[in-house]
Amino acid sequence: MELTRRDRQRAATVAEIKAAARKLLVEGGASSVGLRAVARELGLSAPALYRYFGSHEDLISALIADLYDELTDALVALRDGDPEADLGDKLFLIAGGLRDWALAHPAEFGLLFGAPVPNPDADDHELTPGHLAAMRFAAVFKELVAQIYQQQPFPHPAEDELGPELLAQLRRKSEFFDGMPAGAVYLSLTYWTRLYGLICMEVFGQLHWAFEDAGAYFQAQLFEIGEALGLDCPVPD
Amino acid sequence: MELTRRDRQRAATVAEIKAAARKLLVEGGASSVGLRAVARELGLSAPALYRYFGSHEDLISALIADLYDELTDALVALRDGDPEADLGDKLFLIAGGLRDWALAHPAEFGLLFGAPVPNPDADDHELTPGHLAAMRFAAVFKELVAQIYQQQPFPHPAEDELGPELLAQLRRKSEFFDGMPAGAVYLSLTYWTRLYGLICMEVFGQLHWAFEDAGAYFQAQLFEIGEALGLDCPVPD
DNA sequence: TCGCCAGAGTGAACACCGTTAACAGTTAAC
DNA sequence: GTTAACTGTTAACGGTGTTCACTCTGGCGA
Repeated sequence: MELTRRDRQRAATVAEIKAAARKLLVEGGASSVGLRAVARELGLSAPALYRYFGSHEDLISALIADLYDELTDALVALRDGDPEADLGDKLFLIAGGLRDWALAHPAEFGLLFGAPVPNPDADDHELTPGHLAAMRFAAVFKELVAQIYQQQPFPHPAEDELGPELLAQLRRKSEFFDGMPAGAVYLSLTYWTRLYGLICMEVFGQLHWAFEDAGAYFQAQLFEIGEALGLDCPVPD
Repeated sequence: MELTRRDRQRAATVAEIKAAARKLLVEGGASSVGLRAVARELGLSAPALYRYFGSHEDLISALIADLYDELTDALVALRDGDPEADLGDKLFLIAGGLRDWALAHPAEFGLLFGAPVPNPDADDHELTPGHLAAMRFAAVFKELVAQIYQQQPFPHPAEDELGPELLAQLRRKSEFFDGMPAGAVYLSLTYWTRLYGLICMEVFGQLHWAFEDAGAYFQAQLFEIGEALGLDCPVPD
């Protein structure tokens, strides 16, 4: 018990600030969540927020981390919700869940996945909480794909089909994918790449010149990339 | 000859302004290209720019249109550069060219493709010059795919494999694709979706946790999606 | 219980931003 | 040659993130 009364008050205020920031984000997009606007939202002066966050960017980073955690929790709940579902069903579930969350929270999704990610391998790398939360999020998909492969290895390209340079980079990621062979890692990354690209395009409006409702297209694509992982069609509604 | 001296001066100034805006864009990202900063760049006061652009947003829109045109010109030059190349080669050429341009001009690419596109079907639709330039850009890919199909129709999903809702939306886009059948339209959109998503992910850094150099992965994916259009592997270097 | 100090909050100020208004000089047109 | 349009200016308004100096108060150790 090291939580003094003031610590609890402080934590509550931090939560209030992030809640206000999110409200502004939802209502007016990323550009609307300003330091002064947040302060105004809870009847404080702008400099007061500097007691809780070092800068405006820090506030946004904390909000991003929170949103990643919320999204991750939602997907985990979806994954563990139906005990009847097999691993393939679970993958379809969370893929659709990711799309649903993105469409239901476009502003939040834009904040998480729309902004360019600074290269952490560069010399100025500092692992923000947002990076860590993003890794927890990505791990949900990674673990599921790895489990699927472990349970029923899907056919994958042979190593000599991949080309030496690609092969070397895939091998380096093999242990991250629980020791899957390079060809299987390639298919896993293809799955993620296509799913991510598809959802980003839909949410960011890059698809509504072609589809007024991209849901059917999404399902078809999901089935396509699921097939590559040896999964059956889920529910062709 | 209705170009008075002042008209030419004015056009030159407009070009200067956009050049300065682009310089700032390249040097410091989208957030660095401000009205005052642009004015400072060419020794003007900020309100002077309002003689040439109605607002800051108008300036950005004009810059976007210019960049689309530049990109389109580059791809067209690539397409028409090698008279020996067949249509398939040309498609690989401009796909790689798009990636190269994106990697060489990440800030410009982010401005063109990173920002959410407002739905033009909504009631507040106003066709900006940027929209028109984007359509000219997209037409380069569309025409090439349509020509490829016309020359050598690639195998495509039958209509009953697509599902009724997806089929209806694809049919509506058939005439835009020079009367291609729905299944072929589906494959064309898949091509574009995957290419676009892939490049966005690489440029926006969403891929460098997996690949330090995504070039080999890009080539492999490009071959994959080219195969679906009945094309041979270009140059497996 | 007293004293003290860290924590929380304030208003003023700085430098920037997009934008508007009122004004002056130049240039083209009638 | 007069006039009107065009191009530019400075001043100002309201907005932003941020820092500084200041006050007040709650919780801790002596």
